[in-house]
Amino acid sequence: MITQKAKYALRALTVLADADADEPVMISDIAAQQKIPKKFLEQILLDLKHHGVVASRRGKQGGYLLLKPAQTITFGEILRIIDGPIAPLPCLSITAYRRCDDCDGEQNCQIRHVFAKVADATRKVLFSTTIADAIAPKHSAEVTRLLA
Amino acid sequence: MITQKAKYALRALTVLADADADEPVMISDIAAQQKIPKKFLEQILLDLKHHGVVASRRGKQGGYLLLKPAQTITFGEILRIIDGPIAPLPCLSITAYRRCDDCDGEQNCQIRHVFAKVADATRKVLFSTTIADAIAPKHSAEVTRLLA
DNA sequence: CGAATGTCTATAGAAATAGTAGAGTTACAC
DNA sequence: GTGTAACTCTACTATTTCTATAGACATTCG
Repeated sequence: MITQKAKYALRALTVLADADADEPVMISDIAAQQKIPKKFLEQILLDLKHHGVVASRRGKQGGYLLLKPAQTITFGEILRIIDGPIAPLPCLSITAYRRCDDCDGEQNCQIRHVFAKVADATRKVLFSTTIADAIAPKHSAEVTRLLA
Repeated sequence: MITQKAKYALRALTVLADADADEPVMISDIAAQQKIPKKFLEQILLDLKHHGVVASRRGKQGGYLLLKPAQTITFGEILRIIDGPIAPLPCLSITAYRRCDDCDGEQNCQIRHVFAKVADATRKVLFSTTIADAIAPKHSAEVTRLLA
């Protein structure tokens, strides 16, 4: 299971992706629109900012905006920032590798081989799907309606 | 990440799969062989027993054995017992479905579609791999050595 | 200036994780 | 039929993670 926090982060990003690229969106607006506790969302957006995903403007007329195009922000990237490693085992993590001290020899680890496949399959989906993809169905549905 | 407990469970099952089908293996032996805290392993095996995966014999000469062939015990099945739902979102779980109260309409949920793909990919691997598969490489390596 | 907005750090309650403890039950060996 | 070696069951605990909440601070616009 991914955390609630990660779900909030992804939802928040879809809001930013939906907004005009140069118009900052206020935390309160995002929170209201996606039913996210405001103070919690503050932390999440700050975290995303520190990781170079979003930018912010302070003061009146302030808010958040995407720092790069929605097509370049993958689900995997966000999950790593918020939830940590994608891999199901520490010894399979790319960003936070840690040897399993209870198995001798990764080549022989029977469990590892199976979860390596899981990790591969998961990464394939998470890093090939972007925030832009997430909001696309909505747009195409809109287009469909307009063309009807 | 899967829990340590699940890793222990899978390791313990490979030990049982490696043993003679009618010779019970003692908890202490499994614990020693796989470096699992004994008292913790007790709980795990008991849990697996209650879910019909393994059987036990009490008293002297007692121990645990598989209740069904290793080829029929999938990783997915064990993970569900020990760690709970495989799905990354409650609203995608087969065994523990729960509606997300913060998204209106699952058809529209942008996040859900992506994680549905993740869940599918994960399940495909986890339910097509069995304990027998996990110990297979070891056996074939053994065979290779014997034939050399 | 002052109000609106993001920034940062601390705190806290609840749940999950990873064990540990110990009393109880069963079954084999003798 | 007793002793002991094994599994059984329940409860407890320490640590960490999750999900927030609180409040003082900093910045910007009008």
